[in-house]
Amino acid sequence: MQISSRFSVAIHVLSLLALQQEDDVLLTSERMAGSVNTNPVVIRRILGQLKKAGLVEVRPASGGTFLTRTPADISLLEVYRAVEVVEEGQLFSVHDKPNPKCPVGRNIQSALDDTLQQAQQAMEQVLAGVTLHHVTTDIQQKAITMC
Amino acid sequence: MQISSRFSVAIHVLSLLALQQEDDVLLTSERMAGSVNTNPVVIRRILGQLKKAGLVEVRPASGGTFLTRTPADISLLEVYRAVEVVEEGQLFSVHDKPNPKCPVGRNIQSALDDTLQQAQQAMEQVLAGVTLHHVTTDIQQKAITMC
DNA sequence: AGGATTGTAACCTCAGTAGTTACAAACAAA
DNA sequence: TTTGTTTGTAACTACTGAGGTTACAATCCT
Repeated sequence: MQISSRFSVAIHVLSLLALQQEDDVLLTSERMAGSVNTNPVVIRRILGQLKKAGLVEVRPASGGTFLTRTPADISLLEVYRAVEVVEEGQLFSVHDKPNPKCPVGRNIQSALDDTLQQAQQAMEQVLAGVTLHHVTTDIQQKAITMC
Repeated sequence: MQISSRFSVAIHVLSLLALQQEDDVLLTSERMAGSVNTNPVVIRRILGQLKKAGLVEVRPASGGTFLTRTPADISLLEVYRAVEVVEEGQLFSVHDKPNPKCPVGRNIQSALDDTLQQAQQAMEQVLAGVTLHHVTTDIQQKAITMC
C-alpha cells in the first residue's frame, strides 16, 4: 500500500505558488488543476488542508492563493503532515489483537514498536531536510517559463 | 494510508517459528492463527509468501513449518520485501500525468524522485539493521513459556 | 486407506482514494 | 447594488487493496 499522491500533488501546488510571478494571472484552483491534470475540487481539498496547516493563504471568491512563508522555510515534512497521508506515528499498521495467552502474542507489539518508530522517523527526517526551495530550484534548472 | 499489517503478522509468525522447541507440538496454520488472532487462511497466505522468499520451509499435509535460516540471519527488511507490502521503490505514489505543457508539471516528478527514494531507503535501512533474533530476544526477556 | 493439513480460488465487507456534480457563500469590480 | 467569478463543501460514484471466511482439491504421514 502506497502513501497517497495527495502528498506529491501538494508539493506540485506549492511549487506553482512559489514560482508564480507578481504579473501573472492569479492561480485559481482551475489553473492549478490544469497543471496537475486533475479536478479543481481535488486541488481545493488539498489547499484546504494546507491552509489549515498555515502554509498558504487562500482568497475566496476573487481567487488567488499565496504562500505565507518563504519556500526555504517550508520543509516537505510539514507538507507531508499537512495533507495527513499518514497519522503521526502510524506508518506501519500492526495487527491489533494478538492472543494475550501466548507469550509471543502478548509481547510482539512492544517488541516491534521501537523499531517501527525508528524506521518511520528515519524516513521523516529525510523529508524534514528538504525544503520547497530545493524542489523549486530543481524545477527551475530545467525550465524558465511558467504555466 | 498505512503499511499493511501483513508485515507485523509475518514477523509474529516467524517469531513463533524461531521460538518453537523440538518437543513442541507442530506449529500448524491453525495454531499460529490462534496466536495472531486471525483466520488460518490469512496465515497460510503469508506463509506462502515467506516460502516463496525462501525464509521458511512448509511441510504440506502433515503440518509443521520451519525456518530455513538462523533468526540472526533474517533481517526485517527481508520480511518486509517478502510480504510485498510495498513494491520496490514505490512507497510514495506520485500523480502520474501532470501537464507536460507546464514547466512545473513537466519537471515535478524528476524533482521529487530523488528525495522520495532517499526517504524510503532511510526507512528500509532501519529495517535492514534489525534481525528476527533481535525481536525474539526482546520477546523472551518478557516471557518464557510458549503457546 | 484414513485423517489431518496445506494451497488456492472465490466471495464478502470495509476503508480510503480520487474524480465528479452541484450549489451556497464570499468577494471584487463595474 | 448587481453581476460574475471563485472558493468551500457536501454528496455521490468507481475503483482499489486489505483482511476475513468458506470450500475443496492436493499432499503426505501413519
